[in-house]
Amino acid sequence: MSRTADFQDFVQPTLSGPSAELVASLSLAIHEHKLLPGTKLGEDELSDIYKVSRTVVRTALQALSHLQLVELRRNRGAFVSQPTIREAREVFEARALLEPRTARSAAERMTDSALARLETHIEAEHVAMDAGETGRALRLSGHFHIEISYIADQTTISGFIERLVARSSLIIAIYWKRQSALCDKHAHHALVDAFRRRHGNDAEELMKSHLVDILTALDLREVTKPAGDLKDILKPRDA
Amino acid sequence: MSRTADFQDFVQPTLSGPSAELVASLSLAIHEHKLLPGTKLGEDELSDIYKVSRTVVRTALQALSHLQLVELRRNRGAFVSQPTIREAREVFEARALLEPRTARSAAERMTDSALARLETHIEAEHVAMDAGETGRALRLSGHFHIEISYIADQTTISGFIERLVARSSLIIAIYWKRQSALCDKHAHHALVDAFRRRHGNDAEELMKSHLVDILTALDLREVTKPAGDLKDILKPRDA
DNA sequence: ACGCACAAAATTGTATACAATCAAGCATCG
DNA sequence: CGATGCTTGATTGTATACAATTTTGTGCGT
Repeated sequence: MSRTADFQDFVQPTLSGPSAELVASLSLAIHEHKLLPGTKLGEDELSDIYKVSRTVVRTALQALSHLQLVELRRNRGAFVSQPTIREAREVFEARALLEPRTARSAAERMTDSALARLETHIEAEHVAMDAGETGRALRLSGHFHIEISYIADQTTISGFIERLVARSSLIIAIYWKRQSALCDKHAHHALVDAFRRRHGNDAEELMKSHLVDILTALDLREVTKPAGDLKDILKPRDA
Repeated sequence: MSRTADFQDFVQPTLSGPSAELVASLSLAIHEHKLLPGTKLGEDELSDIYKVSRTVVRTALQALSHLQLVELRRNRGAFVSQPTIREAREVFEARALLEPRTARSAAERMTDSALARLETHIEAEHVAMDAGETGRALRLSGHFHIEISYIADQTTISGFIERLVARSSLIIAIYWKRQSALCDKHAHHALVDAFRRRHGNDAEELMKSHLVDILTALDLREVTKPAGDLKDILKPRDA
């Protein structure tokens, strides 16, 4: 499989060394919905698994908390974040603000090699989907948006989009409607098509509606899904 | 002076405890241009100053690095970030994308109390300016934008704007044109006026041009200002 | 005098020990 | 029998000790 760049290649390299690996590994697991929102990430536990000291575990957890993938509760530990319905809406409002313009910009700056990369990426997405690896497919699907932002060549905005895509993954894990059609594969194809034609307007509009599609495939009305610690949810929440 | 909320009240509370104080204190110093870009932040040094262990210093520095206020170089230490010219442009492109819309949204949701808060804020800005506390004035000036985003009530976008404003402070420290007029005080006043009239369009347009004004007050052509390593400059003295 | 190599000091990275805090279980009391 | 309070265990927060790396200083050789 032609490796189309994995997640850890893109996370802002604020860290290096062992903790970076941990961040990458945990990010991957979260993005592929192996670690579900609410899951507790105990320090000793991770320390044992990865054979590193708690120091580097803590460093990694702090990094993940700054990426908002993990929530740190003082004296209580680290948990995979559980975005609220409100946060979910906000994330997609932010994406609606950033990504269509970014897609336009990408279309205008599109190169042949970048185009090829996007096509390879979609291909990998389909392969994963057909192989039943929905987690991997989902991660690649999100990463497609990030790839686009890289082509737009705005590092700062890319960083924001990375965070939003990451958070979207958590949101999808919690609020995705079962009955909703799986990630419409044609949406990304249509985008690539607009890119191929270097048509900024189309790309912008397609991205806009694509985001709306994702949003409407979410069920943002009820709380439901405890996922991990229902205990915390049933108890009166500490301020 | 009626306290109009200080910086540390808004930093995303991913941390608590002693390290949070350190983050707040260092953020403040950076925002007020007391710590200039390039300054080295030694761990032992901070450890001595704040009378805490290196552990909490490191936690704080990591937090600051995730906010992009500080740059961590492995085995080398922590330095106040020095955004490049390219990064400077990107930051203001991102702001141009986010803030005008946010200002519109704020205008539409404006309440009397929020309006009063903004006016108080501007007043504090003027007081600081008149007292010659340019650092403090600058920080308040940046924080004005953040306050607006809070009124728009989009936490996620507010978080982005916080980061952008913080980075802007570093950019201004490096690239501000001396001869350029000091932060035009009327710009913020005009914005508040649009808010008072609940005029979304005006607010959006005013914000857009305000950002352009700031950008054009920067000198993004030359490298110059090393700020930290005067050693390199003093060395070639002997002839 | 200049440059390279080696050695010493300073600084950061990691591991571990200890303190503080929280959660749960047990015992006692109402 | 149920509830409250304490005690115990587990987990996180902080401090410190040690290892690795970089930087600085010195000395030798050319």
